[in-house]
Amino acid sequence: MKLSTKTRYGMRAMIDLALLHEFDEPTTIREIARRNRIPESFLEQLLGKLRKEGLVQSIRGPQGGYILAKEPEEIRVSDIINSLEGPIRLAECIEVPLCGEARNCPSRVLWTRIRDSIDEITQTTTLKDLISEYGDSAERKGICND
Amino acid sequence: MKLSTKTRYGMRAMIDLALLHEFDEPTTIREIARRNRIPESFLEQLLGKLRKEGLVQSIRGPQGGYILAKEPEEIRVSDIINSLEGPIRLAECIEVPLCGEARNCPSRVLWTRIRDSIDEITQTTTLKDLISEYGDSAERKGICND
DNA sequence: TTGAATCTTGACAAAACAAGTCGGGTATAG
DNA sequence: CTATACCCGACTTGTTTTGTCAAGATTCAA
Repeated sequence: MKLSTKTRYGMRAMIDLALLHEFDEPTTIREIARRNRIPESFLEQLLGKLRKEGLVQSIRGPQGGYILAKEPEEIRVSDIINSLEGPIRLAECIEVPLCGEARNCPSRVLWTRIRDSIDEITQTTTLKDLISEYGDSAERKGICND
Repeated sequence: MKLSTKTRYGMRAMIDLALLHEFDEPTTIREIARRNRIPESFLEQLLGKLRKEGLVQSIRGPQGGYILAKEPEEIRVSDIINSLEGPIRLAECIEVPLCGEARNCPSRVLWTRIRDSIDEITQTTTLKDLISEYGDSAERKGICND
């Protein structure tokens, strides 16, 4: 069970935008891609999805780029994940029960419990939370792929 | 983010064995496969891994088959998942930090929190827990793929 | 008005992975 | 000895993920 790079890249890009949010001017795809070591044309796709979900706003033309469409505290991690890869579906039968009367089939209970605990975290954590825990951006040096 | 069928099938097979555990006689791959709608030769692979991790025991020859190698309360869900697809690695950098000084890189904190919460569940839930919550096996009728 | 910067879109390609199959082994009860 | 059952690794197939590309649309500024 692992995260797709879509999600990892997308989260990095969103955090990047959140850190720049106070300056209130757009950043280009190229810059985001360079800073976060994401292939430019791949990032393009991800930002497209994030825009369609209303999480980022794009500005075309020279001096254009992307900015967050809302305040960091209004963007939940679950919003980002949902935009990029749809809702988490650990197993079919949690979402679309085929099970008939076996309403407590043992594994289903388990998968549900796991999914709920993931949801709990992603739905209560916002971009704001992530960047404030992070501390001031002067510390931002190392190389991380996630 | 979804579970592989390896994990879903494997869990079903283990629950199956746990339900039969009281009878104390082996069940064949073929029977487990039929009862749980798992391709026989695929299940073979899974049971091989589970055996190598000491979760099930195999008995060769006629009247042979598989039984749990321990009591259901001694087998944790995390043991099963680990045998079948290795430890959960949401993101590289949680396990093998490359991040240098960026020790609190924002997404890493998040992924770690999610992983820990999954671990908490899988490490504290045993096969016993799953089958007792399940109630008596007379109710076991519906068709579920997970 | 023109051109450069920038986002937009969809089609495509390559690589990785998951799921499933198969054939030929080995052990063992009867 | 033979039928039953596990054992193991190689192989195939299909899907998903990851990434690339080219042509188009919008906007700023000279």
